[in-house]
Amino acid sequence: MSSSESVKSLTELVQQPCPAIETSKDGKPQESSEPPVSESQSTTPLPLSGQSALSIQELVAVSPELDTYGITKRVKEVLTDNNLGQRLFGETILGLTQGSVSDLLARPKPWHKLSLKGREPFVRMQLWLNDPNNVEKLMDMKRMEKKAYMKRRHSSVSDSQPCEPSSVGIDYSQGASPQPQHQLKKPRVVLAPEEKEALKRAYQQKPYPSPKTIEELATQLNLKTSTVINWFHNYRSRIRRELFIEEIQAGSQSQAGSSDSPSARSSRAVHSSEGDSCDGVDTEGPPEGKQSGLEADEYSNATTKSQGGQAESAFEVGEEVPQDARSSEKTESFHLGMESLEDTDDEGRLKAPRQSSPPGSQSSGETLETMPNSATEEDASTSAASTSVLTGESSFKSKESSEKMLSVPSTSSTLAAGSQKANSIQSLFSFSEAASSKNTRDNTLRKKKAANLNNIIHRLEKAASREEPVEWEF
DNA sequence: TCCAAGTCAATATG
DNA sequence: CATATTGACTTGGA
Repeated sequence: MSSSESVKSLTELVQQPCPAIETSKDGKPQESSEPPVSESQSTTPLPLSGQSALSIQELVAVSPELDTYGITKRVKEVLTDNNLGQRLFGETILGLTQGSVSDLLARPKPWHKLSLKGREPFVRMQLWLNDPNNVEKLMDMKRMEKKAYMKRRHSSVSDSQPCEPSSVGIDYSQGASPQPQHQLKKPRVVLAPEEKEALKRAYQQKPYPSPKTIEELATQLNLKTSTVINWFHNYRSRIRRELFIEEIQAGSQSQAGSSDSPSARSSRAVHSSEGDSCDGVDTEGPPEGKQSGLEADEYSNATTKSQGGQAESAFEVGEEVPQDARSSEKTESFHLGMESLEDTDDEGRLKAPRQSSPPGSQSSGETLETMPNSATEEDASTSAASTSVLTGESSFKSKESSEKMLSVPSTSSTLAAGSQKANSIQSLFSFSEAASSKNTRDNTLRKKKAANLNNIIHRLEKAASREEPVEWEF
């Protein structure tokens, strides 16, 4: 196998900020992203005759694999070093809102897992990094913005002519009638901590709940069905993302040093599936950990501790994940311990102080673990299902290995490769952070993996019914 | 239809 | 002020 690196030429493309032809179809006030200045002098390569420039999308299509993690890392550096905000950067360079930028920078997905659309921002970032005047331009924008802002408030002694007058004084005198006319603000649902906990618990038992289950959850939690559905979609996808970043970080530390030794072969064993912590290797068993009193872990949560029941509920995180066959039973109805909160009445404020353990209330404490089910009829046992689940195989696409080259620790910026045009992409992404990845093996990881496994299982089952040689890549 | 991926935009936090 | 989080919406695939 030889990996060819012919990508080089593409690189050059990536470096040119061409005036995009943007096909902005939306009528938003959106600005065209790139500033009109597309200098890009460079001695230009582009042997292509006639072609003017490629649109970003075309660029994305031909772009070689980029190191998303490295890119975001550099972007963050440049931004903070120069006091440039995400909002400005996002709106000006990427055409995204602040929240999206934050998310992207904090949790970049690996290139090969991104869709064409998802790659676009990374290509733009790379382009921006290659632009020698990037910072300067952004600074200018910032100044202009500020100026405009100042001017605005100055001119009008007391604010005025905002674009959107009106609609300010919301008189909600009689809140009862839902006026059909104007839709009000739409109050953005905010799930209470208990609700999230309950949902997470449900997720661990069933990442892909049936419509029926969803209904039940919605009813029990007193939420809209769509909210529950959305929550599951979001949660699944966010968990997946977490796994990606772990994958990236874990993968990066491989080589040490000096020798070039590109080999990576061993890696396969490592990150491949992982889904299993099986492997035996595992070391450290005892999860004690206990880092700080509170778990910050988002996506995991306490999880069930199974103490008693058979059912197998979810896997325990504390221990090694059983990799055998864990079946996903189909308990259709379980009920979380939330009854308490459904008092309804409309009132909704059940604020829960985090981790309060009011003496006496059965609810909270129990809620956490529990193996609910039972309760009423319906023996859940029923199906054992256990279809033999995969073995630990890991199918991986061998394909490109993506090994990074060693890196330069140089802190600063810029790389400037400036002078040379030689930049091959590789140089662009040159360093893959060597940064060290600490060990992240907390049980957090395990929990996530466990959840992911569940997810995988679900997909496998689904696929099983349709026979298809799917290529999974967990 | 369901799902995943990408975003937005309101809110939370710092 | 900035950045981080997150419910909901949009798109595109099957």
